[in-house]
This record gives sequence, structure tokens and C-alpha cells, in this order.
Amino acid sequence: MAPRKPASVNIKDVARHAGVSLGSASRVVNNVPNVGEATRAKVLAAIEALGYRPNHAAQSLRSRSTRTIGCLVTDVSNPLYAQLFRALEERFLAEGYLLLLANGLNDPDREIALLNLFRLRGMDGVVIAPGNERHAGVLKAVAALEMPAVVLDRDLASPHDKVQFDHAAGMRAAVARLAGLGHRRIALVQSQSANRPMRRRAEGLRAACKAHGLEFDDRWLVQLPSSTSSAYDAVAALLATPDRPTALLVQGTSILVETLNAIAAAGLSLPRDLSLVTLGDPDFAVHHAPPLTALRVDLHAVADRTAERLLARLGGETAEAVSLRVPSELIERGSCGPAP
Amino acid sequence: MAPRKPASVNIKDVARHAGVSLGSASRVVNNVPNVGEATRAKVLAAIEALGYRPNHAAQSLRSRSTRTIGCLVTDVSNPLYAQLFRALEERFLAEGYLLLLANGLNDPDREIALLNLFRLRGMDGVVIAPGNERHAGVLKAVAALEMPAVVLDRDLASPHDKVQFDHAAGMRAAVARLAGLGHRRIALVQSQSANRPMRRRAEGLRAACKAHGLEFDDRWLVQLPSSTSSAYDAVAALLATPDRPTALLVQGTSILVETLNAIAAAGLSLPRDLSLVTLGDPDFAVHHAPPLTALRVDLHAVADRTAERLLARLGGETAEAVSLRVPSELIERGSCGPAP
DNA sequence: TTGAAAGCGCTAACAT
DNA sequence: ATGTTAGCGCTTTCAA
Repeated sequence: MAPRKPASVNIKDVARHAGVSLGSASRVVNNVPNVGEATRAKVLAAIEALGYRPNHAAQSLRSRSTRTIGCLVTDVSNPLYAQLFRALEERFLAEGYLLLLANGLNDPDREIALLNLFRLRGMDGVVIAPGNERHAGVLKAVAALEMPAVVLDRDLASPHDKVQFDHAAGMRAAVARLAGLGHRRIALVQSQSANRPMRRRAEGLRAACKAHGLEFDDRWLVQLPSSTSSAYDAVAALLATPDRPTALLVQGTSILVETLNAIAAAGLSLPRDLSLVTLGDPDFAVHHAPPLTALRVDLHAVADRTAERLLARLGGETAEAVSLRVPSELIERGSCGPAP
Repeated sequence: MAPRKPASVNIKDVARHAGVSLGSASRVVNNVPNVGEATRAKVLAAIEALGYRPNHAAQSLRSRSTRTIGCLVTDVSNPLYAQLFRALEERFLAEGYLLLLANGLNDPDREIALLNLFRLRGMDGVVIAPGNERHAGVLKAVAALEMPAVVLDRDLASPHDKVQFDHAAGMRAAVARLAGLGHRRIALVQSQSANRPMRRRAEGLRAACKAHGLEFDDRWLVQLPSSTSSAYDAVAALLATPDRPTALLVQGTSILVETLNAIAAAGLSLPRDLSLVTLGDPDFAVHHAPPLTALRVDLHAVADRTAERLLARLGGETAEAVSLRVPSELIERGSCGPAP
């Protein structure tokens, strides 16, 4: 491909215009300390006069740094990831890094291709949450990454810093609250995936119930085979059992809405007949009648931890990989009440 | 900053290993036709053996192309933009372009900074939907863009290709349907912003009503001053009027949920007492009871048009800027019925 | 078809 | 403090 643009003004032009050497011009551009006041002023003036803007590709080539971070999530249509991206963008932009977002869409081949692309494009660092945490190819692609990486809420067998959501603690908080309200039968409704969040929530609920001396019947664990399967039917069936749970923990926007419909259809009313905690905090939770009590991770804390780790590695930190845990917060609204 | 990585394998190594010249190696890497079979094979083997991967910064410097597209939206937390990004990513990835997403957050200064960053980073092209379509600084920053750009659903005074959502046609379709069901009083509930979509929807509704011989009372146009103001109260008031509208067009997730609450609180039931069309198609619309009839733009069509335009410009097309209109589709579900 | 060589714009080491 | 210079890795003329 032939160069298209009519060679724009470069640092050489700046140096010439300012009547100083190439090196001095570069020093001013890069804020290197050892520069005389007069020189600096002349160069600054030249930059202004010529409208000089450094060529990023040349800088990258020379400095071996693109000042770009790759960000691989499952799907930015998921508000969790969208908000996380925003929070990360905030942190990295402040440090002069641009964030490149890519959707893995739970497709291992796509995730692998994207990871390789990140490598090819010379990302300075990456933050990744691969949907397929056990896929050999994905694991290999992650291992092949030669830049610093932070793994988000995944149990990935890799020597990278990890930022995990503390699902267990979240479950403890929710169960503690519910138990305090007299609930003894608590159910969990979520999609069925083999990934860390799902596993941890189920484990966490079991452990928390045990800790509070509550029985936990496996029927209370509703794992919906696929996103197309009807949460409505499953919840309706659950609520029709004689010793039905008195509190529901519900994950996923669609599942939540269908669950709410099933509750209404069963003639049950929140929080009188049933208590509900949403896992994750969709837009409408706060607007719902009654407003829905939510258990959610503090995404800003996640972004802070993630940025802190990655920035430290970019700064050359070589200490062993760490695994950070970010707590969930229980936002009390109106959907939990005393057990009937 | 001193180079960190221990000089990786470059095309020179490949050439040496293959026993050919630098130029030949480059030709093979870039699939240039005039290359002998034997040479090609040797180079390919060397690439394989050495694990060669081209240095993107060097390629960019030389070819003056980063193969990266900047994408400026208001906020990717808005599902509309998230889905649009996904659709665009699909198109551009297929052409070997990476998409860089940035959130303008409706802050003109931020939008300007981002636009300048796109220029600085040498994006090959951009697709932008600046929140502040009339802000002088933003306009200036857009004008300063020296790469191809496509403007999304904004009335921006700029000489760029535009892809507009056909709000007027959408309104016509919705009103036609509603009028067919006997509705004569149709209200629009949306947030109050001076941007194109809001303006076009209000204009469109007025025109469509007129075309169908329906009166349009300005009280039917509910523009909520800010996202924090209560749609609930406004809708409750609207429904309490003696000659209340029999159909509602509602835009925005939060507003929609509050509207639904207000409808329920008024003892009204969809679609018996009132019909409703949601403008935009949030996750829960299909799961709601009853499922909500939605008017939405075809985002894949938007992405197709946008990619087609930008790719054409990247390919050197210099024809005058065009303005494309993408239709909305009315998804009939269960929230519209005969006028009471 | 292939090789040799120039140079994209920049940073940093070295020399002054 | 400033100037000079050698590349970073690559594409693309130009010659052969």
C-alpha cells in the first residue's frame, strides 16, 4: 500500500523551525528534564506554529510501547461488562492508555483469535475474562501472551494477576440477611454454565446455608440449561412445591424478569409472600415495584484493583502473581421481608 | 523508555533463514503476486520455523495505516450502543480492522479530547455519535479529523457520510398500527435532550398523527427534564386526565419501567385499558407480561451501512458525502390492543 | 522474479 | 545542555 497522506510535519521540521537539534526537540516533546529554558520555549513555539503532532506509530516502533490495553470480555451487551469497561477506561485514560475492547462471545476460537490479535498488535497489557476458562486452546493462547495481563473473575490456570469477585462472601451476606428475617428455605436461580461465577455462587450458597444451620435442598438450586430455556416454567414449578422456598436469589436479567412474572402469576407478592435478591443490578431493579434488593460487585473497586495491578506490571513489577478478591455489596431495597 | 523486550524475530531473520532477500520475504508476508513458488515456500517455512510475527508498529509507520477504527459513542452502558458496537466489530474484524471503543459520556470536553486522541493515534477511520451535536468545540474537533468518518444518527454540520435512524418512518409505522386499532390519542414519553433522536421522534409523531387525522395535544408530549426526574409522576399525572391518551410511546429503559409501574398503580392493564409501544427494545421487553411491542432500529442494518460507507472511503472513494436512512421495525408483541 | 537500498518518524546512546 | 547519529522493523521503489 502506498503512503497516502502528503507527509505531515514531523519532529525534524520542528527542530529546524526552532533552530535546534533533533534531539532537543525530542527531549521537549517527551518532557525530558535536561533541557534549557530557552530551547524549550523555542521548540514549544515551533510545535505550536507548525501544528506538530507526534507520529504514534513511530513512537511505538522506537519505544516498543503502544500505550494501548486490550480488553477481552464475553459480551459488552452484558451491562456488567459495559459498566466495567467504562470504569476501566476511566482509570487507563488517566494514565494515557487507550482501551481496545473485544467481544469473545463465548466462542473459544474467537477468543483465541482475539488474544493472538492483541499480541500481534503489540498491546502493552491486557485484561481478560475468557468465557472458556478450561479450553486448552484458550489456555495456550493466554499462556502465549507476552505482555502483562490481569484475569477477571475466572479460574484460569495461568501465572497472571487475578481479580476475583467474592461470590462466597456475597452469598454469606445475602443469606445472613435473609436468615435474620427468618427465612429457612432459600433458592438460587441462575443459568447453567461451568464458569467460575456460577460455580462459586452455588458453592457459596451451600456453605452459607450450612453456616446458618439451614437445610439446603438440591431442588433449591435451579440451573437453567440454556438462555433460551424458560425460567418462567422452572420458577413456577419451584413455587408450586408444598415446602417452597421463601426467598429467591436470582441471577441474569432475562431470568429475573421471567421469575418476576412467575411470581406474579402465582399470585405471590413481594416482599410479603416471598423475598427476592437479584444477583447483579439491572437498570430496572431500582425502578421496579417494589424496588429489588440487589447483590452486586463493586465494579469501581474491580476497576481500581485491575488498573492498579496492570499499571504496576507495566511499571516493571515482577513480584509473583497475586489473586485479589473484591467484595460484593448487598443493596437493600424493598424486595426482602420477614419470612411468611 | 528503553526497549524492554529482547529483540524478537524480525523479517530480516526470516529472509536470512530462508536464504532470500529482505524484499522477497516482505513480498511473501504481504501476499504480493510476483513471487516464485520456491521462494514463497522457503519463506513460509522460515516464518513457521522462527515463529515470525510482523511488527505492527513498523508496518503502520511504513504503510501509514493502523488498521484500527475509532468508535466514539455516548455510553456503551446503553444497550443500543453496546449492540451496535458488537455489530460493527463483526463487520470490521472481518476486514482486518480492530475497533477502538471510547465513551464520550455526553461531556463535550471529553468528546473533543477523544476525537483528538483518535487523530493522534492515527486511526484509519472513525465512526462517531457525539452527544453534543451543536457544540462549537466538538464541531471543530470533528472538522479537524483528517481520516474518513461516519456520523451516526446525529445532525452534525460536517462533510461526512451519515447513517441516520429513520425516526419519522418509525413513528409513522407505530401510529398507523395504533390508529388501525382505533386509538385517537397517542402520547410520547421520552427524556428531554436537544439531540436528533428526541427531536425527530417528536416531529415524527406530530406529522404521523396529522397524516392520520388525529389530534395531537402538546400535553401528550412528555419530555422529562433529566434522567433523575420521575417518569412515574409524570405518567401518573398524564393517566389521571379525563381525556387521557389510550396509547403510549415510551423511550428509555428507566422511563419505561417507571411508566409500567405507573400504569399498574393506576389500575390499568395492558393491552386492555391502554396500549404501549416501547421505543428501543430492552432485554426485558420480550419477557414482560404481556410482552411489549417495540419499535426499534435494525442495528445490523445500521452496522452494515456504516461499515460499507467507511470501508468505501478507506478504499479511496471520494464521492460527495451521503446521508443514509435506516428504517425502524415495529415488533408486534402483546402490549397493543384495540382502543378501549 | 529477485536483490539492494532508501527512508517512514522517532528515541536514546554517545559525544561534545 | 545540546548536537549527532544509529537504528527500531518494515514496505517499496529501482536495478538487475
